[in-house]
Amino acid sequence: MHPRDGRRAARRRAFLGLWYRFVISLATVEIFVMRMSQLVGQRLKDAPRDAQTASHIFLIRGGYIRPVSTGIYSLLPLGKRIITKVERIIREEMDRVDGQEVLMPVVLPQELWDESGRSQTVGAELLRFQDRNGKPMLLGMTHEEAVVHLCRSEVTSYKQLPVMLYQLQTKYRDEARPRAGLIRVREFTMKDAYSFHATQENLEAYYERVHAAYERIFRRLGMKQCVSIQSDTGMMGGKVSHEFMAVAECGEDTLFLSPDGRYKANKEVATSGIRFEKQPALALEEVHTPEKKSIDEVATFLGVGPEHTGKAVFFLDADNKLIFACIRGDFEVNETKLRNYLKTKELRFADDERIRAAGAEPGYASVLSVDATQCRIVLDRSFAESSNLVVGANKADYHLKNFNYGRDFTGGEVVDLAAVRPGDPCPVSGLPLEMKRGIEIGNIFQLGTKYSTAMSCNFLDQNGKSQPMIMGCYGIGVGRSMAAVIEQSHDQYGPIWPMSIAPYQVHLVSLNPNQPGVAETAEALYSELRAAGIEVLYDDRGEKAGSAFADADLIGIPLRLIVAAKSLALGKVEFKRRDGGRNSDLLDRADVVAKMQELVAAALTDA
RNA sequence: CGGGGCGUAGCGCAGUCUGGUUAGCGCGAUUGCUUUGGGAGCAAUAGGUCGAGAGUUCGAAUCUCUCCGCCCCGACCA
Repeated sequence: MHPRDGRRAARRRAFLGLWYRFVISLATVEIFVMRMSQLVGQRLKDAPRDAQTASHIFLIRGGYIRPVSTGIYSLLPLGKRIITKVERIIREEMDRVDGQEVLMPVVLPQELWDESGRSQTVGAELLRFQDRNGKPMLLGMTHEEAVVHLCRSEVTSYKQLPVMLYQLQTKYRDEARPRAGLIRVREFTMKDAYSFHATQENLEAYYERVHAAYERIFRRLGMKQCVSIQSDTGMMGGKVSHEFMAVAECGEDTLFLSPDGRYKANKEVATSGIRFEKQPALALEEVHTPEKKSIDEVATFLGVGPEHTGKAVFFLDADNKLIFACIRGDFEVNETKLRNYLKTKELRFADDERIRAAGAEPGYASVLSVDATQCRIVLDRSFAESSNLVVGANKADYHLKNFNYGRDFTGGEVVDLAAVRPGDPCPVSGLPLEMKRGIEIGNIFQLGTKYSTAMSCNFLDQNGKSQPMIMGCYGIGVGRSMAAVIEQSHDQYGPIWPMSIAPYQVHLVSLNPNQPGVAETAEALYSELRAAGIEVLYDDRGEKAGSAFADADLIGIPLRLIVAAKSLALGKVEFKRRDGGRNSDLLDRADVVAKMQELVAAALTDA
């Protein structure tokens, strides 16, 4: 090689090194290095008996978190490092959509929640207490009131709008049933963001920007399958909302997805595109059906499919009013849809006395001859648009054949009440809907003026007129996101962290460090990697290979270097990827640092 | 809030039914020696108010009562 080429190559290597170091520094947290002999947080061979899901098991076994009380956890150093990286990504993306970070208190005076009315509407999930003077206080489970309190005095003119404030802050919800480690907890860190707008159009445009920011966040976190779906707005109020769901078996929500991705909805609001066809109506006929109460019993007894029957379901709403819901026998009533339609907070099954009081016979109930003044009748489309159904006769042991809505009964309200079933046609694509489970890791709401009106959060418009600000709110569960990544990215040995949030970038193992050259080489690599800006976890303990590898698998760092006498004799260092099974390569000792820089930078370029 | 289950060392468990020395075992921890490529061997050591309280009894981890905590299913849930 000509000396000039050698100098060029050297300059090129120097430039690349600087470049890698720059890229790596973009995603590097303050603490670069750690010796495993000093690391706090034991790895456990056995998971606690109560841990059942992958994320719960590995977060405990790997020494990332420790339980303190039901649904309340401490983060150990490894867990904290991951969380810090997750938060960093979230901050960057919030800043990119013009968010301004703030920090509001965890402890809030109840009077603020009295203003919004939520101290009345939210139940036991809100933890309330008194301070030493007996003043009612509460622990924030979300911060609409606090942010409105802030914004209504700081922002007063249309010239200041729109504005988005966000925070990463502890939330407390006195959950009835925490479960699955960090998936459902009482105390947790949430990124919550609130935007304020002068017009609905402005909110809607901004909402789309946040939606895109969320997609970037979850992609950068290494979430493999995360979908945004239409959702029920629940107690938050507002009209449009989306939930971001990490698809995972252990998820608490049920999702219906079109295979082509054009339709995604929570089971609570999902609709199907199923069509019903009217047949020529046959004559109504009473049949004796002794002791046949359930749909299955009646259908079997009469030799018809459940889709030729009508089902009657009775509920009592929050005002104790009787609701008579009718649906075709092969469907189930989706209580969330019914509750939303009725605009009631609560639905429970009605008892037989109430049903009889309305003139219906439990097990043989029908809309025919029922006392419509005693109940509200709601009919699913499947019931109203099908023909010749078997329905109850409102007397024990009798049913009616050939019921036809429109001919035999015309009252009631026809709406969509049906719970979607897997395989039902998609309302958009017509393809069979797939049912999946999902973990809700984020949500976004177009809130409107619910809080700004209630709490007088107004601005002066161009005409000097006072208007309530139009709000959006946007949440992400930080710890839950970390857990969801494990659910989607692990093997039988432990988590497989994406580079973007891995606790360290390179796991350096010194195997049999008492053999000649091993400890020296490992120590040298340790400081060289640090100098190259790489986050290294250095296993300097001299454990047996089996223990060292098992721990490394539980810690899940993407890149692993193994310094051992065998390979060192060849001038090599062994290199293994966490996601590469047990395969490994040998690198020339001299190339190791550059190679690690290159791989870390490549993994972070997209993140 | 309803149903079920469990509380014995940091983790996993035995012992409880049928009360009886000093409450055991594995992992983990400490020390020494031997080992060293997928959770090693030998030896020694430390670590427990048997969830708490009351009761029965000569004697309680074990029986009785009360309470507490934890887990699972359901209800509930931005």
